[in-house]
Amino acid sequence: MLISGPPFRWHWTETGMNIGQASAASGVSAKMIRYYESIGLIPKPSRTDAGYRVYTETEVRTLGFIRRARDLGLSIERIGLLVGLWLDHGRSSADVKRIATEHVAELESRILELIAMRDTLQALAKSCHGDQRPECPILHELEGGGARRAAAPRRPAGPRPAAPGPAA
Amino acid sequence: MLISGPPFRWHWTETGMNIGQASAASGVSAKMIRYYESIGLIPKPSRTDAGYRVYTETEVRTLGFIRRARDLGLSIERIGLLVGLWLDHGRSSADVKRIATEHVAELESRILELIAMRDTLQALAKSCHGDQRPECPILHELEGGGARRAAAPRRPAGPRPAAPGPAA
DNA sequence: GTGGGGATTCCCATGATGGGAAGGTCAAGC
DNA sequence: GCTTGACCTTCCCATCATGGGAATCCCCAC
Repeated sequence: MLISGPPFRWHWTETGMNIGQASAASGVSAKMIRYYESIGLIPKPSRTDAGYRVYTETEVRTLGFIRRARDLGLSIERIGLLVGLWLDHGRSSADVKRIATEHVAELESRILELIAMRDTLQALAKSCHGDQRPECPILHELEGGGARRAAAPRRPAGPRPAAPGPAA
Repeated sequence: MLISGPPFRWHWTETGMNIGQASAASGVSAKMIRYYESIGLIPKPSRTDAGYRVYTETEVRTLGFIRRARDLGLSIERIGLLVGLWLDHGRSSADVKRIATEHVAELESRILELIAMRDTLQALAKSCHGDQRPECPILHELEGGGARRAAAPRRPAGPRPAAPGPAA
């Protein structure tokens, strides 16, 4: 790859970047840019004669907006709503705030679930000798030995946490 | 094939439940039981002449073990290891503890990520008027206006939180 | 004109789960 | 006996956001 970079071709006015440059500039992978286009989150960009996608500064800004929203763990669906409001100068900040608040609530419940799990497991691990002997309160609990604790009521498809990213 | 043996080999010991009963008894959906079997997490149960799966009390106990582990957010992979240790009476509790501790660490980092997201978004929402006016610090931040905050380095496929469950 | 990097599309995989179709089985009621 | 409905079977599809990779084409610097 390497951005040996066009020495000067783009004087920042109507840049006209290809997908690789738009990706580097926005922090959204080319794969994801195409995906966002396919699901209608972003409009179809113009193309060169050869079929290469061409992105304007404006479109790259939108991609940056989307990336930051993803970094806050917002779902694609909500991001779509936010982008719509962002572009709508007649919007009400109340609508934006409501979306954010809903997400905060979901993050909160997700956090509580995870904390409950962590606390339960941490307590069990703490009481486990962790030596060569086979006796282990962790296994005993999983066997059904302990009282039911952690683990919320099985969350409904949960509030996507964020972007999975590289490793998989 | 059914127990070719004497007319009543199973008097109540060796219950012999079908998948629906095993599901009800263990709290694991029939769909998941079949899935666990397909990926080798549990062994293939015996079948009736008609092809119905037949589960013994022992197998149902294993399913319960798996469900509780899932409730603690453990991945199928780790659960497989735990089941193996559980059945291995020569195990070292250290191995069990290590698995639990690794999971606690993953839960912890996940929690920190979510908290960072929540805090950022909560602060932004708080500073948003939430009225009819269009000005909104949330959108301003997403536009790239604010300093980079929350959102960890894009988690690597994260430590599955728990079981999605019913609603979806 | 050639080579290498980048673009294109298309398909597949992930993790853990559910939904549903098409067809076979069992048990209870008439 | 026969019907009915609940249950089982397998198989495929969808989720959510993302990456991997193949096959093919394009662009630009040499």
